[in-house]
Amino acid sequence: MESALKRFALHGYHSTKVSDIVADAGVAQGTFYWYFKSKEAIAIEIVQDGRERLLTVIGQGYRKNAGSVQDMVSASEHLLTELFHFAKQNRYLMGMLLDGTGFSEVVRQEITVTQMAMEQSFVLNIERATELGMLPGTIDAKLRAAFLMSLIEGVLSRWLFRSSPESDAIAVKSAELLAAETARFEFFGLLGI
Amino acid sequence: MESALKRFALHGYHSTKVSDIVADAGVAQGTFYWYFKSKEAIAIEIVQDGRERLLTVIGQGYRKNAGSVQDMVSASEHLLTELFHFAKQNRYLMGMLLDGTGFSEVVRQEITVTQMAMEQSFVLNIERATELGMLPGTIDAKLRAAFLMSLIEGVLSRWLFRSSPESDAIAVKSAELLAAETARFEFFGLLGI
DNA sequence: CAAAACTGACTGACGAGTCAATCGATGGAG
DNA sequence: CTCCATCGATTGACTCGTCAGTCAGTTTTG
Repeated sequence: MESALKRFALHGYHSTKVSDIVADAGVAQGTFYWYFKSKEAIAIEIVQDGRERLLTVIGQGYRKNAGSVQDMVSASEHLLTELFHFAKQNRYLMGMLLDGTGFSEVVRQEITVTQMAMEQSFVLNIERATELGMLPGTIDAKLRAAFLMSLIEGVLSRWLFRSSPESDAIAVKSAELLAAETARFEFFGLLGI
Repeated sequence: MESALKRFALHGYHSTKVSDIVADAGVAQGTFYWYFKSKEAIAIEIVQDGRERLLTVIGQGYRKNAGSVQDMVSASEHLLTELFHFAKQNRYLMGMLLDGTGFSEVVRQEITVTQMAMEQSFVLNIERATELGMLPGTIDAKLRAAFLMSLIEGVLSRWLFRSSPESDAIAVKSAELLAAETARFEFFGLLGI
């Protein structure tokens, strides 16, 4: 039933009619309202369920002990790989979480909560790495986390949805490769290794 | 009249009724249709006009001669400062360009064209810098431009719209400061200077 | 006075949500 | 084994509010 969430991600919330969803799911309109209070309710349910699963994936990456720069890069690369795999498997969910516009206020708020939770988990990781002396303490962790989050959001939305190979260098890459290159940029910037 | 584009950016395309726009502009509904063919038409006009002005601002930054790393960072910082000033002055336009969802297919296409044009101008700049030996040639320019573009899109949408000071480290900064810190991340990553 | 600019009540389509009617599984009685 | 009562699940035609777009008429401008 909820597999008709793909319409939200592909065509946006407003353009998705309840009649589309039920046609897609092969049931009648009344059945929809037997299972869900409203169109808004199904969207909220999708986001809340997705948030839980996403945070489980990201929550794995919390740093415990100090290590070399190389350790840090590989750890990040590993986390990103997991994240990208999750994103590929939950393509439509990510589509909703990445843009979020077009939804009603309540749904958008759920999406924002999810994004902030994700960013917060980066903040913690960066703060921890800074405490351990693995990252310089000159810029505050929140700002760095915002940079990192921006980077990942952009990479994901390109990778998952902007699929025109001639014009986009991201669409064709594997999760592992993309994670490696994102991690490299994350730590070393344009100047590279 | 077009000052009612702010409703598109603040409440989204679908939630913005033509009756809202005309109320905001202090004219009657009929007047709207004297000046614009349809609701979609005004959105397209807004985006096309905005694209032109935005590209003018970004087009300034094209690199001609080689220079030191420090030159490169300041040049980028300068370009970003210009861009951020433009964004602040055209807050609602940027809101439309940054998210783009909720609009009809045609409008979204115009927005995508704009984003791709912007990204393309980064590609050119990076390729030029690589030719001049100022950046390593190990990663392809398109991928780097995509990273950069993601970064800037994220920073802008946080700076312009996610204004909750306790939870966001970006909202409070000036264009200059933000440009400096973004440029630093752009070139040096999390590991900093 | 003629054309351009403007008005706002109206319409027609569309789509979220409702509801009375039906289906079909379960089980208890005859 | 058959019949029927019960009830959760399902149907789709319908309602009812909303809103983009229209138009016959009015005002402004040159």
